[in-house]
Amino acid sequence: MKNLRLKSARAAKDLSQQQLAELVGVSRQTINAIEKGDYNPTINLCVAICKALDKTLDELFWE
Amino acid sequence: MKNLRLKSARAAKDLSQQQLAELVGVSRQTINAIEKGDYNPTINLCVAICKALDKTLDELFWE
DNA sequence: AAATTTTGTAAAATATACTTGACAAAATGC
DNA sequence: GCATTTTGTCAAGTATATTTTACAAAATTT
Repeated sequence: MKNLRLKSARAAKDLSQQQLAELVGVSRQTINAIEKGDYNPTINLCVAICKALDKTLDELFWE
Repeated sequence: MKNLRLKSARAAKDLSQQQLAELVGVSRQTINAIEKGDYNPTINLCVAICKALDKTLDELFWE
């Protein structure tokens, strides 16, 4: 299951996967994999992504 | 920084670290380490813990 | 106070998150 | 149409999350 909320939040900030990756300090492939969905990122990374996109954990990663 | 909200939520359900560990399918040491705080669990584990304790990600893992 | 449960902690092994480099398809801009 | 950026994906390596075994301190129960 893709994470479309993440994809949408990133689009709302007009950021590429590459740019978001740099903001949170991971590789582009990691962001891609998280959006693709077949991935289980760490909570610290999720929090970093949320902060970069001005969202909370519940908004991006809760079901 | 300890995760006291997790410790508190677990106490509210009268569960030992062992019992919570069994509920979410990890070892007792993993739960202990998360409560202790020097740890970076995966989001799937965080979600499983939240569901076991009737809490959301923001309630237990957001700052 | 003795017995039992719970918690804190450590070291070695295993599973998996994440990186790096690379290449092609799709999308966007000129 | 061509050039550039963005995205999807793969394979091999590195870092770290999680397990297992184990032992002692602290708390709880009887």
